[in-house]
Amino acid sequence: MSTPSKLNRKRILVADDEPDVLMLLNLNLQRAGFEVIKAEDGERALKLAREESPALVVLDLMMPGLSGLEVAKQLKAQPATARIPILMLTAKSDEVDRIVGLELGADDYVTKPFSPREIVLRVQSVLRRSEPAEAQVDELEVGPVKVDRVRHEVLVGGEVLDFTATEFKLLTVLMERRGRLQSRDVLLNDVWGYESAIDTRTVDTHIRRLREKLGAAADMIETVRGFGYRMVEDFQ
Amino acid sequence: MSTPSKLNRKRILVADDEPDVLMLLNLNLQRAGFEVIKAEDGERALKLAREESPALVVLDLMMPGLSGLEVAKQLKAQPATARIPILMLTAKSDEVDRIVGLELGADDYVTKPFSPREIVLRVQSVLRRSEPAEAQVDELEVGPVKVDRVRHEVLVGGEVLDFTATEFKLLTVLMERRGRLQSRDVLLNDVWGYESAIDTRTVDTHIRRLREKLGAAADMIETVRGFGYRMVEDFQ
DNA sequence: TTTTGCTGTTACATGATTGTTACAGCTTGA
DNA sequence: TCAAGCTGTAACAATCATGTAACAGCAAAA
Repeated sequence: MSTPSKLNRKRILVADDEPDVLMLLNLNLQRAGFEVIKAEDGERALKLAREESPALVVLDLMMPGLSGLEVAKQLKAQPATARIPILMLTAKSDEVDRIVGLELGADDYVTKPFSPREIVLRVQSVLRRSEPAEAQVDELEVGPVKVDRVRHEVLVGGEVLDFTATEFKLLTVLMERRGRLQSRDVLLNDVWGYESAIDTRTVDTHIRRLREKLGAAADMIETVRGFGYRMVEDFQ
Repeated sequence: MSTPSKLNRKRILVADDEPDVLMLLNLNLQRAGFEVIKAEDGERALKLAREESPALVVLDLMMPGLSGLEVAKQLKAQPATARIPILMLTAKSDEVDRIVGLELGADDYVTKPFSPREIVLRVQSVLRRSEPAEAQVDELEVGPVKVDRVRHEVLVGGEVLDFTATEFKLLTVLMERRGRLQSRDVLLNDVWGYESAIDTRTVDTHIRRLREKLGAAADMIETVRGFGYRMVEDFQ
């Protein structure tokens, strides 16, 4: 995948009893921009999954003690960890045939031997898929501003305007929630992504840039002093 | 981010006699933002398909009573349901030839064991494919570029140009969806195929090669920084 | 076999984007 | 009115995404 961005610094829990594999995955996932937590057995994997709430778990099916199968079952059984995607490592494709796909909620699996690159791509792929489903309404309109999500285009007073990625997301979120106050924290969470260790003042800067581009319609974004920002419900 | 509202979520009908499979598909399709209707046997699947007009049907080939094959035939036989895409689940890959090639128009198939991720990707892919009426059109034209799918030929400014397989497919997908943003992920799925473990940067490379061949018309393909690419609606 | 062309990967350069910081100006409440 | 705390503004450095080119592995063709 493309260069790791700070925004995607997600935590991955890797559980495998073979130190070599653990090291290999650790190295490659880190290089891909992930934060990696390692577990040498099933028990520890379960514990860490609860405590560290990783974005994804890579589980070796064959482990002494608690097998990957068991771990997966228990993860899925508990509400706190049920939604964490699982990528299962299996030795032979036939040994798992239905197990992996069916009996438990592994989201994907990779059979050994695997290339580190493949694992990284799989992890990224599963993560992309489990991100919150988007695309509700295709068109958003407030006053002179119209956002077309399918074309990925913003019209202001009939003219197409260029917005950067962050500006576009911020504008979209505000318009989706027009009339409702959005705190800086909420915006950071929903525009920049959870985990973003970003200064709340940064939101101000981007609001400013938005207003600048909106020109005459800048007042659509109201400042609610001490709390955050709000897109007006109607404009003019 | 907010969950998609029920109104514009797409409805998927899943028919399988194994409760485990039903649960698994339900969970994963819901997580991907679909509304899911479940059927435990063929009869019920037929009934629900007529009543609920789902956007797509996932059918297990092997079911007691009405088999998936039968259900598919009946769906295709009735005008009200004939246009609903069908994704078939099959146990062995050798059953596949029969299904897809000969007996009926299943739009795609997945062999067990499958990973939930694969199913979700397949469903999304089939839905995208069956959306625009244009997908069936033999000739596509944007600006100076004309694609003849039957002859498998591309004319740029009246001249026949050679495109490789990947280039041709990429160009076609972009032209079918002109005006609409296509993320690298979507392009990978729809041009390269669902299970491609390919770097997203590869898309960039092929876009570049396309542009190179398009010459003066290179600007037809717009880069939407941070999101993907888009074929313009009109050119000059 | 050798050759050719296609494909995916990688490294690098570059310009755009982004987050931070400092400071000015404004709002609020005493 | 003033002081304190927010917010707007501008500039800047770091980071990131993309275009570009070169390359190696492969498969098809010769």
